[in-house]
Amino acid sequence: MEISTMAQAMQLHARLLKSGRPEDQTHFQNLSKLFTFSALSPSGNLTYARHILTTLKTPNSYYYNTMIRAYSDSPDPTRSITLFLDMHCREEEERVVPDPDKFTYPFVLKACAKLRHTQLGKQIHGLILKMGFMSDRYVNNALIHMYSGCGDSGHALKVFDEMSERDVVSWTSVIDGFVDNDRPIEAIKLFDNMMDSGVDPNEATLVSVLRGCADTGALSIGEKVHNFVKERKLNGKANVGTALIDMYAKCGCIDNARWIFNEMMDKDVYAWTAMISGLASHGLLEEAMEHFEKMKSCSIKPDERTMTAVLSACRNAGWIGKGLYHLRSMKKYKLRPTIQHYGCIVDTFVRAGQLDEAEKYIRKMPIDPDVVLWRTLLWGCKIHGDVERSERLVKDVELLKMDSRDCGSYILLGNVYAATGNWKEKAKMRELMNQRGLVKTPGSSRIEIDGLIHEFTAGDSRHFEAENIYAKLDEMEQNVRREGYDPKVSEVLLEIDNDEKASQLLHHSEKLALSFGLIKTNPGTVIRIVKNLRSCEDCHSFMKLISKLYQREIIIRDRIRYHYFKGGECSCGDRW
DNA sequence: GTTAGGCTGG
Repeated sequence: MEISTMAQAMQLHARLLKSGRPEDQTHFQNLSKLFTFSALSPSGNLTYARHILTTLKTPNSYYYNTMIRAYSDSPDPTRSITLFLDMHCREEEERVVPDPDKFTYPFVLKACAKLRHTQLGKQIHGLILKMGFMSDRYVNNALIHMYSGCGDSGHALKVFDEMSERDVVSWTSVIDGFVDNDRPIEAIKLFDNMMDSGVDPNEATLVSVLRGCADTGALSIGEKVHNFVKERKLNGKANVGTALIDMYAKCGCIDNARWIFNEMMDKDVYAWTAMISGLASHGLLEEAMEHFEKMKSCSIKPDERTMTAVLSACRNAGWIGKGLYHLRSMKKYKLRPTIQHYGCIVDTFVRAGQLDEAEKYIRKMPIDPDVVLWRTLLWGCKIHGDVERSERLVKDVELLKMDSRDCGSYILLGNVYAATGNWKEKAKMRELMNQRGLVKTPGSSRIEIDGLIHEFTAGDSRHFEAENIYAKLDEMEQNVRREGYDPKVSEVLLEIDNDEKASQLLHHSEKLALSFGLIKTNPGTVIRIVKNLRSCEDCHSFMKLISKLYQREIIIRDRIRYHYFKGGECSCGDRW
């Protein structure tokens, strides 16, 4: 009997129970079939599968493994771990519980990865060693995934290094882990090694390395991967297409992103979202919204990420009304707004200088605001010089206690004081940070030249050309001060990851090192601003600097995010 | 019978 619905499965189960012939071979086959359907099919029912499992007198490991697998893929993977512990400790009496085998471990490790349960993952690793499963490729790959998922790429790499035979999944898992753990350069390096060692990448590998390129702004490597994709005729794959759209958009090539998108046959919500958010980040806000409408007219339902992209387009355009409208519309799609969505709205208020509204909005939000959200408002205080509000916020909300490990709020509050010339208070903040032993994480930036990625950290002088770079930067700074520009530097790939980095970039001498990196002539100018250039003030100085350097105002205007310009007037009302 | 894999972020 074929099973395609849960109702059929339950009917069959009832018949089997009635027939009373459990010794029959077909009985076993049918039972296993309906169990597998209940546990693994998308229309299955986990509770029912669990029920079947409990009724079995002598369940074999297949049943347990399948159940653990189903739980590890479910929204609540803890159940997978509980069941594994049952197996491991044989807690159920009166029943023979099978021992875990080589199939069990990959599933339970996946659950650990999902839960980011490093401790348990390590213990299970120990068990695997003890039980002698370390020679199994699947188990090893699952260990790599577990460590990567728990944010421990170091251990993932260790497992990988010690494997006797690695396959494409091993390579991909470790590469993907590096990307997820914010180490995209190592991911790209590993991809190179992989190609050198003759392992053939598949679409999963290409997707991972493209994500790494997107994070680094490594355009020429991304292009190479794109060529490889074409060679292998993998263009048609939805996931590869989406990764390409995203990579091109994040590397500043919105035209290429558009092209890939238009060529895609079946555009799903992922592809649309990648396109919409790419357009939004390139300041093509009307076009982003048109795409959103088009997507809906193709009967594709937006997901949370789509809505984030839409709301950030509204924010970048300064459309408060539209933003609120789209936030409310989420209900229609059965989506519950998350803190990011509310954050976009708050940021829209902040950018428009409506700090009261922003604060009111935060206080009446249906979910608890977090540090980052409060900081958005605090940042607004800095731009608009609202010291009174910022001090009150820090006291009321206990901002400094909210993120004990992170020093972002201290720095921001320090900046608020600095912006109003209150150097005494700023120094106090610095002192407070020192007292509490908080270390400022330096901003960093990456630049890709001829396929080679250089990473710069503020104040760092370890680069092999550091001396030349700093000398050149000084020279450039002098030039800029004299309102000149340096035609020798023709390629800039700039990445500003967060507020702190943005302000660092503009307020310290290292700022130029971060933004201009190597001094090398290269055809074509690519200016990429990945994330926040938050305050108008920052924008202004940055714009001026870059325009003078490159005399390429148009590029800048196209790329800039978070500010909207009308006739030379910025959203905050400043002229520049 | 297993393992990796696309879009979001204040």
